[in-house]
Amino acid sequence: MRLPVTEGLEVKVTGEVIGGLRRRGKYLLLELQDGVILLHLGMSGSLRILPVSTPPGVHDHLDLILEDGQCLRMRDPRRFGLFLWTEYPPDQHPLLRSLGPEPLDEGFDGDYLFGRSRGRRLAIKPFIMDAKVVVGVGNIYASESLFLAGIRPDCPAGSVSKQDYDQLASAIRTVLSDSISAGGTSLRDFVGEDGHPGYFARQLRVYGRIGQSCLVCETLIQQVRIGQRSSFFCPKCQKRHD
DNA sequence: CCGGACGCCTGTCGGC
DNA sequence: TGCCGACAGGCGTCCG
Repeated sequence: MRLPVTEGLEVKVTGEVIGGLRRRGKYLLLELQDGVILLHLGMSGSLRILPVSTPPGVHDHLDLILEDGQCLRMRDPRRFGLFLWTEYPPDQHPLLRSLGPEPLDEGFDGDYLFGRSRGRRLAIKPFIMDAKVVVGVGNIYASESLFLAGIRPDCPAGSVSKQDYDQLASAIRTVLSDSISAGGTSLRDFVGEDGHPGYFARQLRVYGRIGQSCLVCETLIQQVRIGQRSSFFCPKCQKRHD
């Protein structure tokens, strides 16, 4: 995992009762009595409840042993995840403190994005992928949202109009809601808590579709690199703002 | 503060 | 068939 698991974690959590489970952005918070376990699944991590006796697989890193003979087991093949103990009040941890709003909550809208983007010359795609601006918009959903909103991924965030930000905020909410309904996006091996893959990959309109025709206008989908990340867009449906 | 680059890590895939 | 480099991704950190 990208940070070492907190030293002495065993001692801290032993005997503690799990009082709550929350999510903030892509972080999960297991609320215990004297502190919080803050964890992140990175891009390939998973959690399962298993009998403690189940032999661990190669990428199983940690078991949180429960009193009923089961355990919460964390697997994280690419070790981009995180598992740490904190006694900060929830939301006050440095990793959480400056996170932007939840996109599906009230208060995330075009006005908000418009306000945050004034004066920014950064391209709009990395802008909406910045967790300080809004959480939850990863590389796939950023491309999809910008397509739905009709905005090119490379235009400067500060040049996009209020009306387009209204469209974009709405598109982000739609894309995330639809993906949640479909069980997420399984490009390779992601499975939900029921063991089934997510089916949103079938609904992707631009991501990964380089050279294929746009579902709206049949123009060929293009791929560009923006901020070291692959970005996909339709050159006809998505407007530039320069 | 801002923006760009980089590193972390491993499985997979395309090219030779 | 085997090897190797490129790539994917979230996000913290570092540097100018």
